[in-house]
Amino acid sequence: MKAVELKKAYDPKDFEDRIYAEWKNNGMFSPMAEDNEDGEHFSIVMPPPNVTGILHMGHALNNSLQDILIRYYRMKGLPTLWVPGTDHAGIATQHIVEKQLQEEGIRRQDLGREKFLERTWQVKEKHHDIIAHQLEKIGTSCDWEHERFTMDEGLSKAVRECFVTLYEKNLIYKGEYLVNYCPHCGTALADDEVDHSEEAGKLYDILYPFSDGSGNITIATTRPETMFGDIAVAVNPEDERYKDLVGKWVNLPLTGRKIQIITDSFVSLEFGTGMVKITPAHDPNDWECGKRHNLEIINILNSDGTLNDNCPEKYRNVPAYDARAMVAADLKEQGYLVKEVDYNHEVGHCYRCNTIVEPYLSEQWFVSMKSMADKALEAWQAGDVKFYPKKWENTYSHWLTSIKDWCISRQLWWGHRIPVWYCDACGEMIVAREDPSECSKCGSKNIRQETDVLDTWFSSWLWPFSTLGWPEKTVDFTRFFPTSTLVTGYDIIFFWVARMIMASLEFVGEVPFKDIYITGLVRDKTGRKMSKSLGNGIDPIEVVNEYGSDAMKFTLSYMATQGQDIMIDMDSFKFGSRFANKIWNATRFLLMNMEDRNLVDKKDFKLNVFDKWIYFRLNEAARKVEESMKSYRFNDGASAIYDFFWNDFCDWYVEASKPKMYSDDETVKDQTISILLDLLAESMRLMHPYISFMSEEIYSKLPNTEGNVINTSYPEWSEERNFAAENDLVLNLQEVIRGIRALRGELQISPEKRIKCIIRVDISDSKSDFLNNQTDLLKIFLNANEIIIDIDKSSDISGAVPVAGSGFESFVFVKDAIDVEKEIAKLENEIIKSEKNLNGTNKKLSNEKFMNNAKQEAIDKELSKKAEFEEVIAKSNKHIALLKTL
RNA sequence: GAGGGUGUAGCUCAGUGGGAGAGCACUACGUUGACAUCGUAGGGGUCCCGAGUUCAAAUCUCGGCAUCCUCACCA
Repeated sequence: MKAVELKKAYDPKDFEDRIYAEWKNNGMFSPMAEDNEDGEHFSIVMPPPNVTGILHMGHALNNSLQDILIRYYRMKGLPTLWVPGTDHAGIATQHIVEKQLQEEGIRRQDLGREKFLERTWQVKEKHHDIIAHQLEKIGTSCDWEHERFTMDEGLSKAVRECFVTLYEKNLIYKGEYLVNYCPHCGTALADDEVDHSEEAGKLYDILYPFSDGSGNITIATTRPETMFGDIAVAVNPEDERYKDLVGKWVNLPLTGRKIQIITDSFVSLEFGTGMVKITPAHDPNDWECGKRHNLEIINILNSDGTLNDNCPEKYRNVPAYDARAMVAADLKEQGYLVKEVDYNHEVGHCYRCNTIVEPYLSEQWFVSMKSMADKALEAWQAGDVKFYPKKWENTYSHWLTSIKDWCISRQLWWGHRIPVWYCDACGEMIVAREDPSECSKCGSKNIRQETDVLDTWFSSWLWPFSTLGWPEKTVDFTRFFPTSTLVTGYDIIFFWVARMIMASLEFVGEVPFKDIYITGLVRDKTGRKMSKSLGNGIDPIEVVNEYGSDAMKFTLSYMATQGQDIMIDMDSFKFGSRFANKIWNATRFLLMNMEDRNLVDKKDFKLNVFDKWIYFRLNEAARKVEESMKSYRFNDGASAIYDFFWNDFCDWYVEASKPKMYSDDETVKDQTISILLDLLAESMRLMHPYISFMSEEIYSKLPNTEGNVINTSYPEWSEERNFAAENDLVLNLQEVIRGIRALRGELQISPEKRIKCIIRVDISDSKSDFLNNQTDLLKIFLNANEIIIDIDKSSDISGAVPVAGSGFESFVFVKDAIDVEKEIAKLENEIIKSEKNLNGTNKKLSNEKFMNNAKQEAIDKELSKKAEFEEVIAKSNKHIALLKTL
């Protein structure tokens, strides 16, 4: 073989893009063919990012984890499908386009709906390319052939099927309700699209004079401007203070309109004055109260959040917030404002633009959720869906238990237009799967479509099956639905996860995925959420540019412990990068030593103890990765790979192989490099899900591999490699070496100083035989010039410094550099520690209850501990005596 | 107001009913034929506090304290 030269330093830029293109262009992300369409499969639908958004670390995290799962199961040989895609993000995308228009000095209304949508599609295409490119940069091995967009033809058909079906089932209705309305976005929002946060405001006490001139009452409010919509004043029926006032009329200041005092039990006796102004059109509680008492409703807002013609002229067209100050000032001037105190209260904000949300009375479309929520709860109770970690099931069940109807109409243009038509001739409302050309009742052509569009989530809740072709019974749908696992963040458990389960049960009759892995949140080093407004985010693309996609994925997965948020900064990714560099260099070392070697056939490998040990460790690592995939403990898999490759393979096995690599015996050299390359190739397979690009790059350079690592088989635990006995032998050897190394370190013996060691073993057994055969290796690891394995304890140890171990003692000859006092103190310390331990152990062993109740295993363990502690104490005492003779 | 998470080394965090762990940082030594993005060794912890269960608790239970989050909100 010829040596292969690798660049001295790992540089992911050299190969990541190239390899991604190779994979993609060769269809390696597509599901493999199979005969049996109903066979076992593994599929994931990617949570669709906002098409006009930019990937943030949260996306990088959840796509990294999905990628690990997909690559693992792909290598396991399952037909594997990862569906990528984006959603149309109604509000956000419309914003972007409107902002562009604004810069050009036009409004969308000037353009008209059709032209506006054309333009929005162009914007969508441009942004789509950005986000798709970002997904490629971070290495996602999703099947681009299956990419979907929520407004694709097929998905739009699914949305319409869903809407019409729910309407037919009487689960969709239209009505005038008080909804959350964002004046900035100009649209209604669902309840969960409103974020509540504390806002500094004022609590105003205002006098409302009795109409008969007999005095005043005082009401308290935080929003005085809404008084133009007041229709009553309510007190608690139990409130003795106001019993006599019920039924009396008061005049509204500033307008003089008369309203009556009524009773309603929702009024708190303690808060404020115990008197509440009732404004049904502008407060949810008042709305409910108004319904109970059949009160008139006065809407005082325009759709842009300014006061309307129901208000006195001077306030008209003034934004509500500004009107508040005006009203307060006017009330004060006219003597109606008796008190004004600072008051912090929770105010709803639009989750897209953070504008204060107004309760706003309007005609909207709703989905009746109760029946679907019940089914979704039942499915969870039956164990059809499982959350990892389990704690999120509380969030899920709590939300479903207290669910409210879902407002799905949005006053936007970008989105799925509601498939409802109104006939201007006869007033008929037509809800149809196909666009009608005439009224189904009177035949008039004079029909017009509903102008509102649907909430974006109304399309994404169909994502797991609409992307696979539903409502058509496609091959993809039959093969890959239900999907296997959903990986997402906890912030969208209600928005999306619960709704997908509901939709799937409703339309397909089964859950859309079995396992739901909820990732932690990516935070900065101080624990704050990464957000645009704080400016503390890290751009995943910058991470990739600086450290590479492999380093990013490995770092994130190593930190992805279940239920924990991940705190990182840019430097955190050095961790993965260092590991990648280590792998790179180990490979580089092996490849440069291939020169003139002949590859030995694997079945002719003659394995020694060390070889068996490393195969055992590899075997265990494969088992750990398998367990971690099954339990979604990604960090366990990452640690297993890290520990195996660095601590076992590089630090011990490669080091132990060096003497053989430089041997004079060509056969030994061939055999040694062959096994090393075999281990290296298998390591690449082992780590491919976590370290994808480099493992592919290295795999392709190895002389003992064919094809790509991405679609080769994954290492599996096998009984044949379960060399537990050999593992024990090597662990023992490591202990011997570590003991002597520690002594070297403590005695400050310079690394180049070669030493003589005598190693006494207590009994003659396989361990001593093994040690006896490893003197060359011990010399290397210890930089010793003489190693004596002293089985019959006949060697002269005078003048040597002793090291105690379990089952052995080592004696190191270093006359020059010993601080006897220090050594003795160290041993005395050791004795104290061991005596303390021995004490504890003896206490347990002499405790009848322990002996009677403890598992035999625990008792045996205590017994062996006792022996070990006694041995250490005895040896240490002996060694102290020995040191004193020096 | 309701619910939940977290509290282990200086930092970021694993872990576990039975002898306290990793990475980073730190200290010492080292450029020995891949890797200084490295190697070898070392220091460093009442496992938040208190009680209970148990033969045994850092681990399980309860109660505090601290911190973070989610949901619901009273004008």
